[in-house]
Amino acid sequence: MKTNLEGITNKLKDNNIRLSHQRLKVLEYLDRHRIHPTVEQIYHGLNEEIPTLSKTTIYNTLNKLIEAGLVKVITIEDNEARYDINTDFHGHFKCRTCEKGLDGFRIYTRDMYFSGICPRCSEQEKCKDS
Amino acid sequence: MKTNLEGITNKLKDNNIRLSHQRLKVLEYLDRHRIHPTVEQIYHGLNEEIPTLSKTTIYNTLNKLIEAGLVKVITIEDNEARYDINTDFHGHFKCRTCEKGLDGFRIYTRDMYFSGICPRCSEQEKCKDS
DNA sequence: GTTCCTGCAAAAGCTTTGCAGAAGA
DNA sequence: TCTTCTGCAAAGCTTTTGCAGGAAC
Repeated sequence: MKTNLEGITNKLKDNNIRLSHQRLKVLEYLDRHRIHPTVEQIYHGLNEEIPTLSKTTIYNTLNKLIEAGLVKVITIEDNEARYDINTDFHGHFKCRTCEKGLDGFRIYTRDMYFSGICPRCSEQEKCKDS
Repeated sequence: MKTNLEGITNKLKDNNIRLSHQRLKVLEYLDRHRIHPTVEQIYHGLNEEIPTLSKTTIYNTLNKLIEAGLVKVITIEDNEARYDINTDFHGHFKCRTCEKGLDGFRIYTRDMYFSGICPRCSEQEKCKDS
């Protein structure tokens, strides 16, 4: 379950993303707080350590990481993006009452989301390649 | 697959939601366009028929319907809510290239979302009942 | 007649953009 | 040195709120 931060910094280099102090701290935060934090949560969580850190930088960093495939964005309900450093296949559970939770749920709604390439675009891609 | 609109209007009555012209048209739109439309899409789709319809009313209507459990909200990516009249369990597929699609996907990301009641809240509920 | 709904205008909240100075390579 | 990053201020979007007139029951 633990992500190798060293591995991540290597991936940054591979993607030509410069390793700044701010970016490392955002990554560390995501690694230590596996609760799909919002930008607001990251901002407040890092505020003590880096009082000058701006939300713009957090947004910039997260968007860079998403682009590189190192972070996933989740925006179920609340029109507020949540960020997840774990890009493996896993489920997301949310309690309707306390808004937290993990196991032993009484399930009311179930949603599955798949993203990929549809047959038509797949076909066009093939034509382009050959 | 076809939802009974008469059944829906009955459900509105059951939930003490008044049946206005605007609400019926929004419901009809959702029933006829099973593509998880955005507020923008509903707005433009109904603009010709009801030029005076405001987005506020669409938001009000959708929130009432969500509250009554007749419509589900989906907000994967794009920070823009999408609305679904089909509240049964079903998957959502999205093509990364053309943004459409259904079957024959090459899957890149998979996400499952469950909402319900966690054990602690479940326990507290039991105590309240007895 | 009472209650709830509509829709305009304005506000609120999340996210992006422009840009000048700073930092990384 | 050259490129990229940071962070402030402002703008852009979606969504919500306040409220007066109107419609539903």
